[in-house]
Amino acid sequence: MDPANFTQIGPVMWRIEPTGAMRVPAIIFADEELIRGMDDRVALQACNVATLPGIVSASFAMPDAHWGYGFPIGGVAAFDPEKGGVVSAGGVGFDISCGVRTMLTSLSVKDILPVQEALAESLFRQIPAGAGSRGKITLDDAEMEAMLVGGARWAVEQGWGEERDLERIEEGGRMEDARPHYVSDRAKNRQRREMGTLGSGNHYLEVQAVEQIFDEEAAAAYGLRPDGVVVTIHCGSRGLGHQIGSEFLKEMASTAPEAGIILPDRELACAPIKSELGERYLGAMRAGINCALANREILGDLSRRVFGHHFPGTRLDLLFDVSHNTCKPETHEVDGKRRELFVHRKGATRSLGAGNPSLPRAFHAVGQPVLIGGSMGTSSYVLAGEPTSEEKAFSSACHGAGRAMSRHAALKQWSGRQIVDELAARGILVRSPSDRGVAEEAPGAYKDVEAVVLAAERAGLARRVARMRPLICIKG
DNA sequence: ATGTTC
Repeated sequence: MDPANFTQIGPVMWRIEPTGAMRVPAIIFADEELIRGMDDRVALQACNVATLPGIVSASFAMPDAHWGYGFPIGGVAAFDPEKGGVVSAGGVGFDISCGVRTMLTSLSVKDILPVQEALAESLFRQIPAGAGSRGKITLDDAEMEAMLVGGARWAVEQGWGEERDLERIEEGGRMEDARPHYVSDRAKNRQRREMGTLGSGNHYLEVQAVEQIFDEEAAAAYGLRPDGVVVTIHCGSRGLGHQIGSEFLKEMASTAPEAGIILPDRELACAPIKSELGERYLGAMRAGINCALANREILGDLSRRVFGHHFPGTRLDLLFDVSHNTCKPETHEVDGKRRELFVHRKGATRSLGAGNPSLPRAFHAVGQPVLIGGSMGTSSYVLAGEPTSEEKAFSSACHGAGRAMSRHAALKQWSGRQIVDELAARGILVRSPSDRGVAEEAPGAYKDVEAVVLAAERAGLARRVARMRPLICIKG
């Protein structure tokens, strides 16, 4: 995109004034080079979101934003249910509650290196990865219902996790007001054997080394130390979330006209929050969130078992588990008034600053861990939420490096084998069932994660705490 | 993202 198309309103903040059907401005957080690297469709999609009924303040794009389905990935938008505000299936995305968790080990890099190869093989064997991957767990109807209501709490009750994990998961590990009876049988059937599986695309499990600390106080509060080893898992609600998204998108697209909603793009299909369809989607989507929370909890448990085998007595303590694709009711202050809004974050995370009452005690003084997944060959970051993120973007921040290149373009440029070999030469072991998937996820297909996190920091969304480099990557 | 076109 050409920065000349926008009004620069801060060092890393650009504004598009409302024109045509836009109800509010669009705001993009990025430096000039990130803007230049973004597809024109990022601004187009952010402007399309700004036309939706009941949108409050602005339609936002984070520094990692790229072209997505309807909403940009890296998009944030809040809607007021009392002002005709909508909920959009495309705005949440097909992978409902896709997210990241990072777990702390007491190990150092020198402990991993002698067993790196064996550990990679064990993780690859024990963590089902890839499209259509199935796990050892099969859920009957009653268990499905309990999982969709209970989320990670259900997983812990079943023995696939630890009680102490729950306070380190958004919503305490369980999204309230989930309505499994609004989830179709087809969605449930797709998920019956997919609990504890990684899936494909950008999903992964990584063993990472902490390489640099930027904020000593926050790093200490988070339990991150130089040369320490952490495990990060990125995945979502698998077939269930996808099926919910597909079904409601279709229904929302066909009923939007009768709800009086004019869609600039069919992919923005939505329904009023205060409507029968809106309520039904929200109930089903919350069940989808619980599926993702349970899935990540089980994957964490599988990881603990593998680490326990290689390093008897070692613990994996959950640092934090945060979702990237959600629509949640939240209280925000807008022009001095507190309002109950529904915030869509699509490829964006919550980023609560120090002092926020909904933070776990351990994070009260430093802010929420904001987990930034890089690409396979590059750094990942842990940031800390900044109080200024509230006024900037409804307490949100970026979620990853963000794609710079389409999957198709990446496939033309790289082979999976070549990427695996190149990374192995740099001490990064990649294991994946799909060469094609590895090529699509080539590090070169992503933006410069350093530039993305620096832009988020300069924008006052979150500040850098620690940088990690990958040692092992199990890629879906 | 996705039993990658029910």
